[in-house]
Amino acid sequence: MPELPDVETFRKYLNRTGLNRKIKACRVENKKVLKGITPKELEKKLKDDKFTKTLRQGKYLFAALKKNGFLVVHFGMTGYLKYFKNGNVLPPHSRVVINFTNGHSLAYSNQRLLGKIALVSSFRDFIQRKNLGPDALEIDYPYFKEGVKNSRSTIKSLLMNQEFMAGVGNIYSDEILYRSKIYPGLNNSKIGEKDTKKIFNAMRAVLATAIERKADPSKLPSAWLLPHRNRGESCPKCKGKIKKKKISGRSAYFCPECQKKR
DNA sequence: AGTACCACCTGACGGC
DNA sequence: TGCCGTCAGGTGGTAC
Repeated sequence: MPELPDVETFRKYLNRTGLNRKIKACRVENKKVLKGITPKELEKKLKDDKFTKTLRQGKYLFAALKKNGFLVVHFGMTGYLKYFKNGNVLPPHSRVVINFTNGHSLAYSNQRLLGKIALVSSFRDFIQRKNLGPDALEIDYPYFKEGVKNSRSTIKSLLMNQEFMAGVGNIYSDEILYRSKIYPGLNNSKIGEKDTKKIFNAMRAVLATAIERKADPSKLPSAWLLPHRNRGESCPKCKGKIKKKKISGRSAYFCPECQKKR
């Protein structure tokens, strides 16, 4: 479920498992996840190098290499990292596997192959090329307020707009709006100062809490929408039925009682 | 500018 | 049981 909190959790996981260890070998199991590099090239570049630090912006993870720039990792809808002991069976849907000299390996798993792995010399250039906005946890309130003011889309669409700010996706945008008691299809031109502030605060709180709980759905507060984000389930607050509706092309879940259209 | 629709992929699920 | 349509947390392109 790779949105900002998930990717931040992967970043910390990579820090614990893969940093400052010599890479013995790399093997590409499915080249569809590679962007702008061939399996041979990637395998050659990673061999004998090591990761020195990690960075994240939005849903992109960057792992700095000592010699060869940055490994860029994007998780799509089904990607994750798994550290395992050599000799064990590969994690399911392993697409790229990195062996360290300590007898362990790190797998990039991705069932649906929608994620991407690349190698770039500058992560700033990469971000610029992608037109990626500042990270959702890095922006300040004036920036957010200005964005709402200048936008004529729905609030859900703005929250998920990676050029405006990076990191919030379909699930967490729903959570942020549920906690703000705002209807996801509300047009930004109808959102006043008070609600703008409420949404901004909810965004920070939701992302911070989710990171704290390692983005594990079973550990998220039961008062949140996320554990009940299914058709037919009840709102934890008013016990009304959660509704599903397509908004700006994505399935939005919300409580019609708590999030009135106004 | 914003939205709708399609594409990229695999796999789970419900209806018949 | 088996087949089929639909849906899923990602991005990116095209057409209105």
